[in-house]
Amino acid sequence: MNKNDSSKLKNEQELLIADATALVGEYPKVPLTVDCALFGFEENELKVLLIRSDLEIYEGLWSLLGDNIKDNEELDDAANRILKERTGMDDVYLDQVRSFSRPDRHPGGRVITVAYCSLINIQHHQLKIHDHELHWHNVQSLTEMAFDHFEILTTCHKWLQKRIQEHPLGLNLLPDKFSLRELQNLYEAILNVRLDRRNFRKKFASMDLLIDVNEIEDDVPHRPGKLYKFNFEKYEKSKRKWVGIDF
Amino acid sequence: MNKNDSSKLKNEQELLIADATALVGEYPKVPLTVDCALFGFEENELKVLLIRSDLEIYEGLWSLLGDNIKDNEELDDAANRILKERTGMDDVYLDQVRSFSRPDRHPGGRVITVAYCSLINIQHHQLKIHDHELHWHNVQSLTEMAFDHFEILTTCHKWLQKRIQEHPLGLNLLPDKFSLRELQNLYEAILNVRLDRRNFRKKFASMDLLIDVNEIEDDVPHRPGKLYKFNFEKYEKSKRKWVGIDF
DNA sequence: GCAAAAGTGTTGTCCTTACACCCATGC
DNA sequence: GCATGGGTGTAAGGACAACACTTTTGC
Repeated sequence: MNKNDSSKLKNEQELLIADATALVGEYPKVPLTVDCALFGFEENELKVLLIRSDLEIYEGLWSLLGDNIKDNEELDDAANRILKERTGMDDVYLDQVRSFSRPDRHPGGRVITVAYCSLINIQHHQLKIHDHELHWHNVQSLTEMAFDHFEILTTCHKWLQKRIQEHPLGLNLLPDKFSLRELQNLYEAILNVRLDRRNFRKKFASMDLLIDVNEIEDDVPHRPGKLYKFNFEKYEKSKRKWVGIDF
Repeated sequence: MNKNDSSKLKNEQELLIADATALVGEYPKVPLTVDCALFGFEENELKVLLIRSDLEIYEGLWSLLGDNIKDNEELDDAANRILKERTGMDDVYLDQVRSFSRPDRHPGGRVITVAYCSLINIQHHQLKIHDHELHWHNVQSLTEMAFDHFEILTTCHKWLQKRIQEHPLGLNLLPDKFSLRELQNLYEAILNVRLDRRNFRKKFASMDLLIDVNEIEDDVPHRPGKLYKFNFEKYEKSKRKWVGIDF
């Protein structure tokens, strides 16, 4: 290919991109935000990180943490940014749940939001900004929130309930070392059920994904439990590939 | 409350909405589209409805069906509209999968898209517009597509594989009356596995969700199979509420 | 009568569930 | 020594995987 051919091709490519750019320029645009349900676990309760709504119309109501998405920012990056700004943490588990688009979901006009869910170890970080009464709120005790945030939170909670039965996500909410009791409390809090202690322990024992760190609990007013950490490596290697029908 | 109080309250409310509207007016806006992976089942193969990309830069490549979202249109409604425009069907199964936001996913600049997945009975409708070579394409034989549509399709396919193991979605792809062989072919096509015939039939028999319609296949060059329809009512009543840990 | 697919049962293994008692520690 | 939760085993039932032969139909 000679130089002329090559620059001709380059020109054609540029023209095609210009066409595409013109096309996109005509697309209608909408305000897009990201809202994060940041879950934590403390005092045997499932918590979510909330602020007071900054809209006067929702005075007194709680709101998830959210923000506009910035120019050329991926949705995942926006969610991570929000999380980092509020908790100082990155590299935590974060996943997109779904979008919410009811035209009247924001009193100021149409705003579409993409909900994210994240699992955070409350002990591992300090809340960065104490504005807007940022705090960990008990999930069970919420009934009303600003915008459609209660619906979003409910969706995220259900999503989490399903996920922790399929993946060991719960470990993101616990300290590095934890007792089987803590692990079971976590599952019971998220799933809102009571589980049989022996069967729960047997189940985890049979998976062989917990490593006994040869330490025991401290400062408990009863027989201390053994501490374990999770064998992430082994889990990664042995993720179950399930084929079956179950409904 | 007298009339003054009432109109005062109304004014205050309007002021708060005006505040919120002003706030939203400052939000950055992005072009937002919906892309649909419309799945069908024909000749024992999983198919997806595609068109040739209308962007010259992707000349020759296939594209999912998509469109801009309109003013005050919900995402679900946009997806249903696209489906209706192309297939003439509504009231079909449709679900949001997730959003795709890579800044370079559209050559014309930033466009965020929300992917939807739908399951369509190919026999029950006529394709509406034969522009852009609209056609049912074998899913397995695709490797490259316009935009990030191959990634979107792959995500939707995986999503479908998971869903049909948890819900009887596959029935949306089959005729009202179907044989167990057809049902098994469908599962094998979607999951891309071979299943044991006896165990498959036993599994469905034990669920007791199929109604024997006392008819048999027609026009087959071998012993005809019995036809069944699905007991949606019973399924709705008895959806399994699963609590367990499986990873 | 042959080709092609329908239809059907058993067995072993594994997983799940239900259930009760002793043990270690702090106070 | 008592209160509190830690730790453990077993038996029954149910689900799943592997496996082969007979039946019905069209041609």
